[in-house]
Amino acid sequence: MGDLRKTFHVRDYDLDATLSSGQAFRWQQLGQAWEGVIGGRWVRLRLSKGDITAEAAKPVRDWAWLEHYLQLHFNLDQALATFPDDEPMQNAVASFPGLRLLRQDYWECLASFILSATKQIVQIRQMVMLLSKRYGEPIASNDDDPAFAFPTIKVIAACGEKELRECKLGFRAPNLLGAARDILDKKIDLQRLPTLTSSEARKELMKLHGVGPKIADCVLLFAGGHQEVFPVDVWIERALQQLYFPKRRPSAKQLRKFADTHFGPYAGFAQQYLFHHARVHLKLK
DNA sequence: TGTTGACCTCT
DNA sequence: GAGGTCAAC
Repeated sequence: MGDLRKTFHVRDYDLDATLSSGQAFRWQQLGQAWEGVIGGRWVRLRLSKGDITAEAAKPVRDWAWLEHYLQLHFNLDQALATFPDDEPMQNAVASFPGLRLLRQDYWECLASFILSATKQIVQIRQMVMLLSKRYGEPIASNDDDPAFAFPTIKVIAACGEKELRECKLGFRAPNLLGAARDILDKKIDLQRLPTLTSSEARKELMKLHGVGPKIADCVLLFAGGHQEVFPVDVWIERALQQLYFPKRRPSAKQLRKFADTHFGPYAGFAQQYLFHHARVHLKLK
C-alpha cells in the first residue's frame, strides 16, 4: 500500500544549499530537516551520511515525483565537466559542491518569480506562504498544522487585486493576477511549453503580463529543465562584473552576451553555482 | 536602441 | 534599497 518513508542513496547532493539557494521558495529548515510541499504533497527531507530520507504524511506507492523534483538521477559530474576552466567558476563549485537544480512545477515557479521583483528571498518565501495559506488547498502533514498546496491558476485568477495586495504583494499583485488571467484566457498554453525549444518557450512566457526575460529564463531553467539558459539578474550582474571584469564596466548587453557564450551547454547550472557562491561568500556592490 | 523612473511595502 | 517589468523619453 506504500510507505511513509523512503531512503535514497545520493552522491554529491548538498540538500541545504539546494533548498536554500533561491530557486524554490517553499522550504523551511527545522533542525536537521527540511519541510516543504511539492505539488499536493507535504514532505520532510533529511540528508545524512550520503542518504536522503523522505518522510510523507500519507503512504506513498511511487516516489517518482520526488526523484524528479530533486533530480536524483541527474549526472552532476557530466555537467560540471562542461564548465569553463577558470578561477571564478572553480571557486564557485568548490564552495558548494553538490548544489543541484530542482525541477519545479511551471505555474508555481512562474508565479514565485513574478513575485520576486525587487524582493529578497526571505520576503518571497513570506509572500508564497501567505498566498498558499490563504488560497491553497489544505493537505495532510506530520506537523500540528496542516500544510497548503500552492494555489491554482484558476483560484488566483478569480481573486481581486486588493485581496492579493493583502498578502504583501504590493505592485506585484496586478502582475500575478494578469499572468493567471492570461493563461486562463489561453494567451499561452503552459502544457505545451515542454514540447518547445527554449527560445520558443521564452517567447511564449514573455507574452504573459509582468513576465520579462529574467522571469522567463528562471522558469525555463527551474521548471523546464533548459539547463543552457542563464538568467541574468542584478546579483549575477554584480558577480560577473566583479569576478570576470574587475577592471572595466561592461554594459548590460555585453554581460548578457558573455553569459550566453562563456558557460557552455550547462550555463544555467553554472549560473546557480555563481549565484549561490556570490550571495553567501562575496561582498558585492 | 539604450536609459530612466514609477510601481508597493518592508528591513 | 530590494533577485523586475513596462512605458516613456
